[in-house]
Amino acid sequence: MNPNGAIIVQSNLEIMVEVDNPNYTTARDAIAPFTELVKSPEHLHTYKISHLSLWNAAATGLRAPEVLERLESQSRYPIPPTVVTEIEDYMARYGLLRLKKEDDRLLMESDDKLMFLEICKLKDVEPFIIEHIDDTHVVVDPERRGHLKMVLTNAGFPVEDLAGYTVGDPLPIQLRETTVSGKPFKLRDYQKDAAQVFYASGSEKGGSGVIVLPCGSGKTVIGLATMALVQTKTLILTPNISSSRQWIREICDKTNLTLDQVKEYSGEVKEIGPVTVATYQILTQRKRAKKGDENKEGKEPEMTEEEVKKELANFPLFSQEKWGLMIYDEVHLLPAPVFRLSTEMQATRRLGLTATLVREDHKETEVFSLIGPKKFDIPWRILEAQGWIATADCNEIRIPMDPELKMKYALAPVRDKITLASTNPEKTDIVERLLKYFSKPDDRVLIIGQYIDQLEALSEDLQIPLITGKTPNKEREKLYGAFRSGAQKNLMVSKVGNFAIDLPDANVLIQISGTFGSRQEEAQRLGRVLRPKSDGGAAHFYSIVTQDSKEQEFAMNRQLFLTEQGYAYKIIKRGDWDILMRTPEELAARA
DNA sequence: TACAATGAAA
DNA sequence: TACCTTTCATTGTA
Repeated sequence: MNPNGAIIVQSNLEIMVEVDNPNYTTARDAIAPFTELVKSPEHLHTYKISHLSLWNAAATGLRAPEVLERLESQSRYPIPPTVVTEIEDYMARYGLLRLKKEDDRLLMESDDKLMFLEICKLKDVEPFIIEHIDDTHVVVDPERRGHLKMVLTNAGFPVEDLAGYTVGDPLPIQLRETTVSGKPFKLRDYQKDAAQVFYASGSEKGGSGVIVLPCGSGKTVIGLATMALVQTKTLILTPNISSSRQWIREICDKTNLTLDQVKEYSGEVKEIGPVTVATYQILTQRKRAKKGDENKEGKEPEMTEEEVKKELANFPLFSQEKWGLMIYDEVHLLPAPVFRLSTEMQATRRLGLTATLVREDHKETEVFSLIGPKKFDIPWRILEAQGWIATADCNEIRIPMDPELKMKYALAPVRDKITLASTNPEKTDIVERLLKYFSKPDDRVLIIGQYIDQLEALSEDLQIPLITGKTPNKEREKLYGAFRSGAQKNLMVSKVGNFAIDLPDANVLIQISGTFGSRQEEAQRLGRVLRPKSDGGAAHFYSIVTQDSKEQEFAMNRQLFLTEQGYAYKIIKRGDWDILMRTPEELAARA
């Protein structure tokens, strides 16, 4: 207990954190590894301890006594006994059950006889058991390893998978010390650590899992480092073709592999090599097409496990090469059907890479069971302190509705309210002020929004070019070029900004509207401006929302992830604008 | 054979 | 919540 502590632990497993407390930062950093942020209004943030957050923490090596010690040292009041029990109980469950391979049989074992018996009797678990050996060992169906892991996690008893992997075909891979493009190349310490943790954990600790790192921190490089450790034929899955090509470029640039060994498998090109980069879509597409062929009449949405397996065996991507490692890029975007495939791929080592484990579809459990637990993460602010990503300030500008809009808003059906609030025309004025404020020669401002109409209108008003999904590639490249060179200092983008990896860096990002509470979107967007600036300058992020509207609620949810990473949102209301929005010249004149 | 245009799905 | 973008396969066109 600590009378000056910043946190209060409640018996429903929620933790309140006082933002204005001098110990706020210490407290937040202490609890972040085993909690999730659920609410972050101005003064009091709410975190939650969930089963999954405890298990993920346990998987990174954190133990219950230390978790309790951290809570104890930051907490204003005694920790409720139920919370202590819950933490001890659930953290102990990770590793209680283990999967092992013995003489080609898949064994499930535990040291706790009673608990083991109870688990084996569970209705969902029983069908997987082939043979009882003794009180602490059973033989389970090796063909359904993934399925079993899912069931166990859902039942509250995650199993630690120590059954190892089928060895893929070997492939010698070395990282270069000088890239093909002639630059010196060396792994950063955290990149080396991340790859090591993943690989070393391969020997005794499962060897599959997820590495969580911010955008722009070199996740691809960690993938390469892992490949160099595992030395095997590798299948890399990415969310779109341009990141596929980015991977191929990086591999050829930074390893000894050459273009004839690294192939793309997508809707456009279907080639397979010792290292193959494929899109998630191509996997789901394949399934659907086949499914349609097989039963044209009666609809049968779920394929049986045998069918999935047969599918896989006939799929060139899996029949032609023996993969020893699969890398899931941006694992938070993994489409649901690919989980089914991953269920069948439990014998292959799997590495997930992501900037945020949060999925808006609540499939975190699937990622945990089927790809693996979190193996490594590092808070954004630490990379910021080490200079690997730019420092950033996040601001939320709240603007009122004019009376006319207020009336319209009040009368509109619920589902139109968010659009009305998001497209509040008063936003134009704020954007204009911000643009004036950030008009130094080195400033590059990106404006990003969700509604094409709104963007088009603003683009017209302020005479700023706009890139949307239907902008042809030629045009895009031209605009990117102008933006990079400084001929065009401001640029507007629609949702393409979330995906386009070739979008040049900027130091200011203005968000005029965003998706319903998508945390990962906000994180992705901030990532746009986080590349370190050559002059060491800070990045600025402004989110403009309409005050007292649904949009404000959504904005709050969007901000959760970044708040969790230690970014404080400054809230700017009318009245503060005049001070904050003056041009640098005006400010200088005042001083 | 290569390519646009189109539509469905996520 | 509704909207937007992307991907892939199919069909049509040169």
